[in-house]
Amino acid sequence: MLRLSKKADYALLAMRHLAAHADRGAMPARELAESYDIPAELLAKVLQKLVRAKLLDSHQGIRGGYGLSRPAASISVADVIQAIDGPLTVTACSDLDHSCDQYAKCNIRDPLWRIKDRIVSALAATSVAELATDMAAIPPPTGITVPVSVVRK
Amino acid sequence: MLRLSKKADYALLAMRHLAAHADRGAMPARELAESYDIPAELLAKVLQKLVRAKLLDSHQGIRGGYGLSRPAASISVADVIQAIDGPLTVTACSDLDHSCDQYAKCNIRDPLWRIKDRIVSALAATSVAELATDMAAIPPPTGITVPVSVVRK
DNA sequence: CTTAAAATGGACTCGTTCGGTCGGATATCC
DNA sequence: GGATATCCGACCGAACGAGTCCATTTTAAG
Repeated sequence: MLRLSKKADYALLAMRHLAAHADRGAMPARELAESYDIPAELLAKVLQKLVRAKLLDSHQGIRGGYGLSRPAASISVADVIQAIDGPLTVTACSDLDHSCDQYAKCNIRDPLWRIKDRIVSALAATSVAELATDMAAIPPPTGITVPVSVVRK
Repeated sequence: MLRLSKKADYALLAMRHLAAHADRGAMPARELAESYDIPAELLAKVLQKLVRAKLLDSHQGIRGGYGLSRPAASISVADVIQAIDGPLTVTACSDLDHSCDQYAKCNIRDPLWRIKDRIVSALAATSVAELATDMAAIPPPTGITVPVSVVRK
């Protein structure tokens, strides 16, 4: 299914929200959670991970909260997902981790890794800023949508 | 983490194997399972799904087994994965299925769906035949260029 | 200085899903 | 008719993800 985790969803939602309301100061987790009906405690954990990944700045205390650590345009969807779920892997094994019963006899590793790289590219090509502005496509110059063409930046 | 299921792995392994040995006749599940140390019963179920998805032909009886239903070049990795895990979705919700607590307030749906389409394209761009020949890059079909470099390491 | 509002962090529960198993039915060839 | 296959549904157990609870620390406000 290749579905992304709910935590990653929440992270993207939050990042988008913070990007859209960057003008206002720090935004508390509570407020974020209420905006999207997300369990506050859980969102808090997600936000903490984003802080540790340097994507957010936090500031505690009575009027504390979270804010983007850098311009939304410089943060990609891939950054956010990897901050939450760790390095993005399509296969159980990776360059480093050979822990898979079939590793020795596996012959589809390389092509799958290439596919993984293309997925990462797709995720890296969309920035949080684009999530915020959204509202329908940035139309791909050529008419057709098929290939993974990345023209941006 | 966007990892694909083990069943999907097994399916791809099997498809590749069948593509590589298409010359020989029907290949029993048992033989396939032993080749890759996959639990036979489990692989059997995977193969059955592939049959139902019309990607394989099966033939029971004493010299029965499985074989590709059409040329390996015409079967994509996306076909195989979707046959096993169902329609590929990155988000909990889809065009049809709005079952997600945040659906109403969700504002990242559209961009994520676009990303999903690009992932599907990436999976659709690789055929089972390419898995079988593999051994480093197959130059992308004429015209379209794969944008982001896959060169690494 | 006190207090309240916030982030931080760990440990824990709970439910679902996934990987895997079992048993039996059906088809085909010798 | 028997051996070897696919086929199919039901089942189980462990792992993982989502969510909860609680205790601590930090910081601004009053």
